[in-house]
Amino acid sequence: MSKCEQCIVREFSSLKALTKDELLKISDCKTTHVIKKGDVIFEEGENVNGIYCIKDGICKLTKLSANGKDHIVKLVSKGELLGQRSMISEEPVNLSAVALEDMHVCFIPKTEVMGFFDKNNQFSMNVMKSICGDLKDADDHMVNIAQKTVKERLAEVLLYLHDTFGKNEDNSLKVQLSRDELASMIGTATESCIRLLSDFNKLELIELTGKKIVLKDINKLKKISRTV
Amino acid sequence: MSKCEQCIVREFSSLKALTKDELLKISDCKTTHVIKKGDVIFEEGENVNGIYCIKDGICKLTKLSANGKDHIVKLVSKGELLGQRSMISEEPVNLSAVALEDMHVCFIPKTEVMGFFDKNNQFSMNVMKSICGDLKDADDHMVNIAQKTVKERLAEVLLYLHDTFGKNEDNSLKVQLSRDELASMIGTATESCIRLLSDFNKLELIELTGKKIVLKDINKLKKISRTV
DNA sequence: GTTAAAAAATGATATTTGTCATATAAATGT
DNA sequence: ACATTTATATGACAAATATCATTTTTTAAC
Repeated sequence: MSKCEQCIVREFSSLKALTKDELLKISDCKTTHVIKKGDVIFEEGENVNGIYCIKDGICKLTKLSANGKDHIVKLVSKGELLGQRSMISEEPVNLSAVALEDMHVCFIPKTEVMGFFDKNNQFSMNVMKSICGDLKDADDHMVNIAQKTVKERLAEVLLYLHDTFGKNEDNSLKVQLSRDELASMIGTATESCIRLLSDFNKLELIELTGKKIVLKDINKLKKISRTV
Repeated sequence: MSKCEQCIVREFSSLKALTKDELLKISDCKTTHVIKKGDVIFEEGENVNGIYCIKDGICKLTKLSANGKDHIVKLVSKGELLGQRSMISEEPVNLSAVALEDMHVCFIPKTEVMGFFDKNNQFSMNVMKSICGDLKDADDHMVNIAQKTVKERLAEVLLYLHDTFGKNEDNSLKVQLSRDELASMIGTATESCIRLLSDFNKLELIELTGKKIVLKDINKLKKISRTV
């Protein structure tokens, strides 16, 4: 069993506040999981009795909407924790988590984590800050969807993917989403998303090669997205 | 100076976890404010060095979007706290707060509140839970805006206002928003909002008398909103 | 490798929503 | 009480976006 104490990923999450002793306790009770691309980590409505720490890979958090379509609320990657909100609220998870690539995750049972809240104030503060960050992002996101056009949102999402997850050697975006997934991040119909990508391609703002997307004119994309 | 210990409103917020001693400390350092309808409590980007406890009245939390329009993110009323996220994140507030009616609020300085996080775990948990609730609401809201039509969203907001803030003796919604504000809750143009209200009126789902709105057919509104 | 299935792309069209112009009504200040 | 501003309402039209149909391309299965 791998030791949490030696896990670098921990440094990026709220867990960085834990002491050596606390980490040893986690090492003992955590379970490690290999998750294949497309696999479901948990599903909306489930009781997830603990949190997942992402060691490697990226997943999407989705929510089923009234019309039966999934909406991607957030992408989560290495170093981040899943299931914090649900654990604190003592409610089922409100989002589903699905792997976008092969992942390594560790599961830490609720009982263990809740103990840290009492004893380790820095840990509590870290968790609070991370949830506060999510809340701020959600507010921003909400206003974007409400007030920006689909084109603006597409440009913004492309820039977000670029800035957050980086690019491969061939300059293409590291996170490869299907058109359908891209559409469900933006909140639009798949066809509309495809059409706009084609437009961006023709305008030489991006370059499409199969599923690969290369951002060719970041400044113009920024202008379109009105991020600047 | 009014005493926090005797304030009923406290029972509805995270502050209910505070001890008598802690409440006495707050009573000493808090400031009370009367806020007129339309007054700004704080503005996006400001440093609010503490939290506001709403004793009476309702306010809107808005965020300026890229196109210069305000979007109403949330309505907040009696018993709720303002400025928690900002305080915990140690960042300026990301939303503006504007009174929708005359309000009474108390301001508790950050220095005081932060002390409670260390010493009173129940208080910390309450704050966390309340922020987690906000996050869940924000996710729901986001997906609604992304996937529902304006008509569905209008029906939903009307029902929300009805269920959350109740009605007057004449059955009209207690919270009176302008068409403009209603539109900015829904994320649509004012004219579109007005038009749909007229439609609902003609279909006898609601009754419009000046600014007053009476919900006449809640079941049909629920069907339209796809809340059921 | 061939076939079946899924994803992406595109056209045609319908629907929704926004914008601009203008009219009417209500609120406000003097 | 009047004028002035502001909010509400409505029509006409334009733009954005969704939907449906169809084709092409890619991926996966055998």
